[in-house]
Amino acid sequence: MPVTVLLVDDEPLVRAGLRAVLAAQPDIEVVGEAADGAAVIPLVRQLRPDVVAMDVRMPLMDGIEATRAVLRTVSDPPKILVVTTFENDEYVYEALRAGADGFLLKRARPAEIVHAVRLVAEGESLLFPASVRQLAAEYGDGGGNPAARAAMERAALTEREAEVLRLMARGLSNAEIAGRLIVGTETVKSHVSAVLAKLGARDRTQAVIAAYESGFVAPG
Amino acid sequence: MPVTVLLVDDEPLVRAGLRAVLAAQPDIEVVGEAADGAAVIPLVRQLRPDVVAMDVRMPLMDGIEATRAVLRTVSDPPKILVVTTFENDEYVYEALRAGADGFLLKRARPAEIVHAVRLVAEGESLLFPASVRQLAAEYGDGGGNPAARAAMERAALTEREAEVLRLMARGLSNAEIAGRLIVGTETVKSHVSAVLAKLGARDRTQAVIAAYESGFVAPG
DNA sequence: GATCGTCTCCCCCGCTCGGGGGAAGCCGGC
DNA sequence: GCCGGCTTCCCCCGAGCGGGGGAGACGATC
Repeated sequence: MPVTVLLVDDEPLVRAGLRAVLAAQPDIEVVGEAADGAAVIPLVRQLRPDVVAMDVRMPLMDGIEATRAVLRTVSDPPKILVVTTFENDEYVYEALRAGADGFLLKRARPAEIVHAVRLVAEGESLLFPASVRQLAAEYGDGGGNPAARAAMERAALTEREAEVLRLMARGLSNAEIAGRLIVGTETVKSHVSAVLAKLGARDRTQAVIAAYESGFVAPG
Repeated sequence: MPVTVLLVDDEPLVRAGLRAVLAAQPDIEVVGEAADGAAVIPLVRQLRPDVVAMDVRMPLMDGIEATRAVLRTVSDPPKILVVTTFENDEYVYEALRAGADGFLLKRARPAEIVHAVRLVAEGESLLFPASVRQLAAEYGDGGGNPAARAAMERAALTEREAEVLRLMARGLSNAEIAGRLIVGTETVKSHVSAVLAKLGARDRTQAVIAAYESGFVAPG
């Protein structure tokens, strides 16, 4: 059973490009296209794709709104892979918070795009920097980890959140962090949740990975 | 209320040195000494120290046996800080598995020793490489992270365990790892538990930290 | 043959974690 | 004044995690 994909982008050229790249894979099938986020909901209901490759910037309804709408109104929703042109697109960050499962740069190589679709289809998040870097590492240079650093900057952690992340990256539990900062564990939980949301991490482990990958904490 | 410490080492000179270093701290009090592991149990019961600084190599009963004995027979047991001369002492690894809370090199600087005692007294583990490195980083050079690398080598992970750790370091959950390796989640749990035990990590986050700190996985 | 280590899977159980809410006080900008 | 961001804390709750056991299968080694 192939992975079914719905393409959502206002530029026909981009849709054609994605279709060409994805349809070349035997295990991936492009089941539909849409030119705007407003058309997504009915198409998702009708086609029930595994993955929606969604542009962030679109005329009527942008990718953020569309992501939110899909996740809110569709039961057993598809995975949302947000597609963007810019590495530092703040809309992407919004989309991640809205519940998107991954993001992908339009200038990514075909192999990267295919890989990203497969990964999110398998239920793994491509949100957090580590996965992005993983892709880059697996498919040749990629040029260091600008994406990781960008994601960390885009996160814009508050002072307290950064402090909490540093302690997380030392292996402390919430209770230990609370003791160290002389606050309640509930407070720490709030900060940890904020950090996870901002970094697009699913759990503290992914957050710590992101911290290492971005250079937020130094390894050696 | 100061942290109370019981010193256990067969060499009087080492005991004297530890006593001198620790007693100089206003918040640390050395409440007793023992020359062998065999004498530890009754002393712990009598003195109820917060921390036991325990040599690994001792004539009658070594630090591993003594650690096991204390943790098994004493209720609300003290923290065990294993003291050793060699970085690659395989006895240390045994002691960690026996339940020790941290290990410390005899050639550590006074400040490191004091810090280690305070940390384990606070309930934080000094088992895993990251904490060791943290100490080294906080108190001047330390020369990279030989301890972390040593700990990783000492761990002697099996091929499967190493594979699991690599996936953990990519942020995968047990279920995801199971899917990736085509095995059951229970199997993954077994491997994860083995990795945690061997690395002296409390949870997967600490294991991933150890992986980064030791160079087991590359950050940038 | 017996033993050991590895890999696989199973049980039960308690706890931490993380999401979902909300709410208060503070400060600074509009 | 009002509003928004940051920090602090609270509730409930489900799920994943990790520890404690055990157990069978396989291959290598003794």
